Amino acid sequence: MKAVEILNNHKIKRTSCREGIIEVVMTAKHALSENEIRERLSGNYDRTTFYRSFKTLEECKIIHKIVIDNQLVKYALDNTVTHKNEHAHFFCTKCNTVQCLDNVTVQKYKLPDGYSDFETDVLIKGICVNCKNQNKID
Amino acid sequence: MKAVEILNNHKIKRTSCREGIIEVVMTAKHALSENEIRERLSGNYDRTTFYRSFKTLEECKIIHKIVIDNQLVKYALDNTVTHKNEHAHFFCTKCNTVQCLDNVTVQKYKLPDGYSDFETDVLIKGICVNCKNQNKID
DNA sequence: GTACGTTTGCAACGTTGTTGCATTTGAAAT
DNA sequence: ATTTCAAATGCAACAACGTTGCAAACGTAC
Ligand SMILES: [Mn+2]
Ligand SMILES: [Mn+2]
Ligand SMILES: [Zn+2]
Ligand SMILES: [Zn+2]
Repeated sequence: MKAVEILNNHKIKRTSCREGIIEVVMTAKHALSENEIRERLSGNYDRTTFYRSFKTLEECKIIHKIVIDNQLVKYALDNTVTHKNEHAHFFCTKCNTVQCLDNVTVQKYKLPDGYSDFETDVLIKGICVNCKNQNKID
Repeated sequence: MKAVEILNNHKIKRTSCREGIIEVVMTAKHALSENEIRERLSGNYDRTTFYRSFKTLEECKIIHKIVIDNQLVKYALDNTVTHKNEHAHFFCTKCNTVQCLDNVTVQKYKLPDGYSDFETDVLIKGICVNCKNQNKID
């Protein structure tokens, strides 16, 4: 699936910024921050444009946002094929990467009487397999 | 349990700012933001002092921080009696309140091979019982 | 009451994110 | 290909949140 097709499918304008963001996020192994995406992009865009593009892409559910603590924000593709479930996210506190755990489905929590929910965010903090293996080498 | 006692138990200095924060958070029904705490406080403190106090109280596990999306931060008491489990948090998108769901224990999620974790944050977004009942009246 | 280490207030700064407005761009119609 | 117009962009200005260094004030132990 090409970035342009994705934009067409969602009936939103093809712009180089949107196209670039999708391409970068599509090929990334991890979720990426604004700056990480910018670095990987060919064009140069104003921060405003970036934020507005993220917002649009998020509203179309082309990408989704993952927030870690209060200052770190990362974006990942919201492919309906791989991300069909509500999935948990993993944050490695060693290498600071964020991953979608597509196979870790979020359970439905039983709420107190009268409470209703429409979304459950699960963020697991720990050490990823790469960082674990790196330790062995040291 | 008095605020001063809590500070003594943790062997950190009793200051009016720390004492005030603890008292406010102790008597609150919901988790409170920096500004909500400031409003309920008698003294007036610099933002820097506030942030440093929160940090200290958090490190001592007297309070804990709950982050909603990326800009909303709230604080709640970290009483080992009521908060003994890793518990989920609830964010009402109507009244913007955050509550510790002390009875909603967070399960241990099964991670991919080689991954280890030390913390799981669960934030459930929905409508609280107050807001639900308010709708009925309208 | 003194002494000393800790905490505070202030100023300055950095980052993140938003808004209004003029200009540019994309895509559809001609 | 050219025209057209809504939508997207860049820029400037702004607000909120959070951090750092340093001098002054405070809390506690002697
Ligand atoms: Mn994800
Ligand atoms: Mn809590
Ligand atoms: Zn890692
Ligand atoms: Zn509510």
